[in-house]
Amino acid sequence: MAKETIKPTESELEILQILWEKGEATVREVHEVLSETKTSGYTTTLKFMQIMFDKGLVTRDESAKSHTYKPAVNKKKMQRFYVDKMIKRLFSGSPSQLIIQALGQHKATQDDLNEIQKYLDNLKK
Amino acid sequence: MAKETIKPTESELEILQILWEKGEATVREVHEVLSETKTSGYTTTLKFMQIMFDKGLVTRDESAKSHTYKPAVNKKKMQRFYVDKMIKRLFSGSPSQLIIQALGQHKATQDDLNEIQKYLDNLKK
DNA sequence: TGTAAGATACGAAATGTGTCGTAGTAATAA
DNA sequence: TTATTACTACGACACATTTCGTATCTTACA
Repeated sequence: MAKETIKPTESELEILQILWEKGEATVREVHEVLSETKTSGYTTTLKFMQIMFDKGLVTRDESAKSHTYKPAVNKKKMQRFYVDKMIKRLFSGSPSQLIIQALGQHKATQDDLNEIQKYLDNLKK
Repeated sequence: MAKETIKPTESELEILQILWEKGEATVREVHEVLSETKTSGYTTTLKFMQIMFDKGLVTRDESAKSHTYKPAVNKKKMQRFYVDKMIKRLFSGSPSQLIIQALGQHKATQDDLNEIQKYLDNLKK
């Protein structure tokens, strides 16, 4: 039987986000970033990352005193997974609705709009 | 103290989706739909909907023997909430990235593309 | 060398989520 | 009127998630 779809929890996603951003990081570094928005302690962050290691969500280099963690799951793949789920659960299965909602909800820069336009032109033919 | 952001669980969202679709429904009807994709029993669905009632996610009409439930939260509001969260957690805060991802991930119909185009034109000026 | 600072490992409590069994109740049919 | 059926209510279990506290281990340096 093939491996299950790995479904990170909310907190795990938060940490993955940081790791994707930085490429790699120690627990301390991750905790530093989390501290900006959360109040939970250092050992909590540590525990999360240990669990993520057990689950195979991250890899780590144990050669130094403080371990260095890297993401082990593909960001694109996660994006696809959650975008799919969201479309199914909240947009009655219609991708366009999600797109229109996202367009309306945030102000994109001119550059952003142009890039989206380019993409759209491609799909149109 | 203002009211907390109501955050439905995965299963609750599934049920809300059905209620949004139908406008209102009995537990039996909701369970019927869920049965197409899940195997859990009737009382499980019942319990969920009772909890959702307690949480204020739905209202219900108890006048008849089987109660009739209606969604009590706004679909648009939920969409906004989750789209925001997803952009933050998975797209480094960039709405455009989400949009491009969604565009690439699904094949939209010509009509869909036109509608998106219209929206885009609006934003561009 | 031995002590303090800073890491990891791990157990365990508190809370959240999904699942059901069973008891009780109200309408229905024979 | 009694037996069956189709609900609701509710307690409780299993498991997942979040959160710490504490024990233990390194390493740098006074």
